[in-house]
Amino acid sequence: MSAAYKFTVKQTALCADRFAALGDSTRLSLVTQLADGQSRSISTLTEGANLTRQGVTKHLRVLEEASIVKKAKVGRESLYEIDVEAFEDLNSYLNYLSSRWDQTLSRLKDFVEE
Amino acid sequence: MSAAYKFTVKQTALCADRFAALGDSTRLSLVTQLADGQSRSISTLTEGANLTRQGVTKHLRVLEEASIVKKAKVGRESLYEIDVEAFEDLNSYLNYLSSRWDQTLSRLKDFVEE
DNA sequence: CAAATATGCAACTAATTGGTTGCATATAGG
DNA sequence: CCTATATGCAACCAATTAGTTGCATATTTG
Repeated sequence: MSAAYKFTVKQTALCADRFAALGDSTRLSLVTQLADGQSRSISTLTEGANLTRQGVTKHLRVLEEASIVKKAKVGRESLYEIDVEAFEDLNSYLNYLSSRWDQTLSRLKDFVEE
Repeated sequence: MSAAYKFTVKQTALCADRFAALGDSTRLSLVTQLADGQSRSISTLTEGANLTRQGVTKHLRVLEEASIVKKAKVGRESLYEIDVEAFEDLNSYLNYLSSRWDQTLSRLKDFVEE
């Protein structure tokens, strides 16, 4: 079953930032590319997208600030890769939300069955 | 285990819209309120928030267009409640992403162990 | 070292977003 | 019917965002 503890205001805000970071189709496809676990340079990630390198760079920074990806400078390249923890957080937030109405629904069901 | 099929571009865009809808702390707290499964009027939802009724109305519309909540007009009230399906979709998208690097990690692990 | 590659920084623009206010409309209740 | 309540519609504004271009810097590589 899913986590049933209450989320703090701060945690909620952090989750909102992460949702917002994923809430752009360019960024979501960047994340989807990186989701194979490998790291890629900005140039490589730019090839797949239909916008300039600077545009990709900006999106990557948004993802980095939301701790969804992390950057490692290697030589002249900036390699980006997924930060796994973020997804676990988002998952548990969604589970938290769904667990709440699941409880309500089962209470309603119990009530009807009495 | 989680879904391993590939998401289409259209599904990805829909998920991005939903993530974006959750990516605002005002909206996320509206959703969190509604997550107890009960429906609430705009006025009721406005009480908890620190912005005008019109502001809340706008946020609710964003959530409605992302199919995260649904509206039912009852008398003079507009009652909003959670649309459960959206969360299942988001969950499966996150699981899809995490399953991809899990596969990579286990491949790496196998490689190291050889 | 010189040329090519990879990136960073800054300024600028257009579009979107979050929020407001004012006014109109619809329903409930005495 | 009249008043209070609940909402809708529209215009407007400030801030943010997505994107660009131009130029500077750092790192390979021949």
